Amino acid sequence: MDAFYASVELLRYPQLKGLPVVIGGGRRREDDLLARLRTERPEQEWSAATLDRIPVEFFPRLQGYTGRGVITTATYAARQFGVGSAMGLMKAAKLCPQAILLPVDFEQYRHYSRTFKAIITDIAPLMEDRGVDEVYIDFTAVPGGQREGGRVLARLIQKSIFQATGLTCSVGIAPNKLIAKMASEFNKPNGIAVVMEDDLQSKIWPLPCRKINGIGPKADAKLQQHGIHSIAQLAACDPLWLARHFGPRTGAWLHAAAHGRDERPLVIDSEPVSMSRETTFERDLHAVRDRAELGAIFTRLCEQVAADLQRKGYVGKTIGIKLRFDDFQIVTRDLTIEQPTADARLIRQHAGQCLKRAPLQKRLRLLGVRVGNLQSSSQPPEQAREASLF
DNA sequence: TCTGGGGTCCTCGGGCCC
DNA sequence: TCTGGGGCCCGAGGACCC
Repeated sequence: MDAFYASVELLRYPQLKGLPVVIGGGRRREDDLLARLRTERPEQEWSAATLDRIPVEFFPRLQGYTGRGVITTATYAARQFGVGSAMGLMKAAKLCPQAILLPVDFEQYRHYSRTFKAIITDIAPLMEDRGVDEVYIDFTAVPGGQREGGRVLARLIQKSIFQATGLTCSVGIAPNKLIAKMASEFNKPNGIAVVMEDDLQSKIWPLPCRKINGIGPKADAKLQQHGIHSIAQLAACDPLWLARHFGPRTGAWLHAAAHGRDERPLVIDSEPVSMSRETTFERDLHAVRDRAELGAIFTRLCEQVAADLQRKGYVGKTIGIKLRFDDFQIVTRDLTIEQPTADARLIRQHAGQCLKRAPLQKRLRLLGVRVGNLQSSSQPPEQAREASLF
């Protein structure tokens, strides 16, 4: 398989290119920015088409930010100051007060995400959806896909996406998904990078292990403890030693990944496994003293999950809860029921039973409700099997 | 000092059955 | 009857990803 990895950069204000920008905080709408512009700068017409005319000084700064939000993503200029994804905004405000703070607008992202994926499947139909801003593409059978090692196709995709959305797109091209994803990092943003099998030693091995998709902070720290910092060092490790320290599966995977081996096929249509809703409270709540408030939030979460399931046509058999306490300890409880459901009252009832099994001495910071073991509500697998038997 | 929300997958232990 | 092991499911927790 020849794999493409493409990801779009969601920052779509050309005037902010090269500036430190973080996206994060509460769930405000980007429309709020337009609303403010219309009030404060009424002399001009403001719409999604005129975003590039918003003066840089109009954007809010991170300085003086207070609250619980975290950074969803940050520009490279902002990362120079040490800020990055998942960092608390208050900490980021200390590191880089001059950074521009843009609201997270998931509705906007979903809109751009759909447009970007539609453009790609028009050009290359074999696409794996990897989230809001990422896809893998198998371009082996795309006419002209092999020209200049895939660069011609990559440029066509970038141009089409930019024309339709104004977004830039980074592309990595390689023999498999693992390397294609790493390649896409080489020339961000809006770059194209090709990594062939022969390039492994020169382009991949010098990178730190953390660059491998799947090695997170924990595995990286463990590798570092053993003096393994680069992918080259990981590749040189004895597979048996890796299996002993990381378990047989992870050990074998680490060894294969360091050698650029990845047999995973493209997953074109995948079904969801679970759906959940969770929320972090404005202030930590106590199970007894804030019982009424917690109960209302709990019910709302159940209703939201039920609505999500119904809208997307799923029912689920495993109902679960998630609690995060004030000390950040996470506890989950779940239970599997006989008949799959998408009914808010049933979900509330069974989630309530889970809650009774959880320790509730400490104050709560977050509450979540999850429904897993999903199946399509239109045609449950059990019925389908019966139908085929008779 | 602070650490979101929505997911997936893996591991491990316990219970149950053969 | 006892014991061990394997397979499977479930529940809990953890790592990781975007």
